[in-house]
Amino acid sequence: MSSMTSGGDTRKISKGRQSSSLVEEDGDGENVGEGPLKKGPWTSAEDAILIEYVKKHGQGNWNAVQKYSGLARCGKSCRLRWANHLRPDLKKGAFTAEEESRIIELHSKMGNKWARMAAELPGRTDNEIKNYWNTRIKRMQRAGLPIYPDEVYQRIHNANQESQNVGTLTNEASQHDDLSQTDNFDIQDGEFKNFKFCPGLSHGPSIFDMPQSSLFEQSSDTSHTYNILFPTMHPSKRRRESEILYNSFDSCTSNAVPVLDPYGNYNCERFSDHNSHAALNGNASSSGPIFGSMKLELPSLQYPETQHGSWGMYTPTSPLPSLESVDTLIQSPLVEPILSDPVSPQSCGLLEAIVYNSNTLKGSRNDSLLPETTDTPYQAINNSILNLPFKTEWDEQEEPNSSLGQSAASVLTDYTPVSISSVDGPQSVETTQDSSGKKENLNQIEFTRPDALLDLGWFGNNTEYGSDQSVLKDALSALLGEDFQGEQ
DNA sequence: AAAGAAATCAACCGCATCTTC
DNA sequence: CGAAGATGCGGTTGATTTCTT
Repeated sequence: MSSMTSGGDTRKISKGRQSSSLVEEDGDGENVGEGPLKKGPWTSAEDAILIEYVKKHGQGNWNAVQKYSGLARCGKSCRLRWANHLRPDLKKGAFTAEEESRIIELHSKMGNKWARMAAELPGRTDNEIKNYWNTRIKRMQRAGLPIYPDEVYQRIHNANQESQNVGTLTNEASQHDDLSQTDNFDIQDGEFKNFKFCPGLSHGPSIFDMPQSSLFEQSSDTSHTYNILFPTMHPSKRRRESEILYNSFDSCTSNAVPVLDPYGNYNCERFSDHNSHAALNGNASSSGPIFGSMKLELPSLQYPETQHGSWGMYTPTSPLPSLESVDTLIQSPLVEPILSDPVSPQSCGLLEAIVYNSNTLKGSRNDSLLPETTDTPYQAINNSILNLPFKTEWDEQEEPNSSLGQSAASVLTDYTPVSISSVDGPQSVETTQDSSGKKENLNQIEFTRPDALLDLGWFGNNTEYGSDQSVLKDALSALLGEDFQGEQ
């Protein structure tokens, strides 16, 4: 994959980040002894010192390296260097095809859990895997190819169906840790045997190769419905590939569907008001406005941390999120990660529904945007593919009370689809009332756990999907009051 | 051949968690 | 039990190489 080598004497000495605050030596880099810690690329001499230290003292206690060896490196740097380059059990060189397919498999199950993935790939480091993945998705994105092979989607779908068959959702199930959850979708190693990673070669037709009618037909096949496709980006303007990737997942697992613009860019036509719904439409169009950056972060079930501290305006002291904006509400912390409920189909698409309804109510007077009747999200997707307006099922539900008797807050926490991960900094969760603020806010929603989206029971037999849409309606009613009721 | 873009990779940073005292 | 230190993790950055025009 790369002609560059890592570690050892073949390493490019001049490479690496420079530090203005700490000592950066040149040449031999024999920076040993007391004093400021060195940063930047490691030299062979430093490597030798570190190796010698590990031979003597073993791994660990990295902060003692400087003390015992005189190496002017911080413990973290020593650990990283050892783990990523000096460990004797490291594999060098490019990933093999088997490793690549394994990474894809693991990522489909774990998301960006690089360290855990590295544990499954002997001799490989989390950094390697991370770099590989980032490179890969960028490449796939550019090629307009799906990030995962069909097999992955199929396995997840199958596993999901199996889990649904096993039994009903229990609270215990929802409290499983992430590993047990991901096990629900465990993809047998052997099932990947047919998958060959072919850089630059799609495993299937690109969305750009297919007419919309084909998409429609494909959508009728549950095994392909969620074949997430990357947008083809205009080469001159690209957002981070991960943003696009996960926005794509977002869109494709919601009622929104990727539709190409005349430039072959990827948009979600459900939200024809792109400016207001950019966050949800997987807006990777280079021809359209690119709103504030959307950071990639995994909103996985694995990440309870996404529930804390990053949700900005919503505070636990408030029984309900602010009524000022549904946008705020959308960013409220989840009571539990969505994938803690791996078989909960009713979770699907509610976020999009909320956002959609919110935006419809708050700003849009364009009736053409109102959806037509759709019996299932499945059909919604089909309709969207055909660029037809549709109406979500909950729009028709008239039940005054949630069947679960939940408050709006609980509804919106329990039913928010896919944990929406934290955003960067407090500014990211600011919610403004003007349209631009709303737009930016939406853009800050992050979806980085494709399997989470894939596992929401969106695979055809999602019969429960519409049954609890009244819950959403209740929640919106509670939050928006008459405005919402008036728009019914 | 030159320039710019893209790819690659090592390393840093901040934060979370674990461990020790 | 809390503080401090150690460790681990994931995201990001920036230098260099490679590719493309």
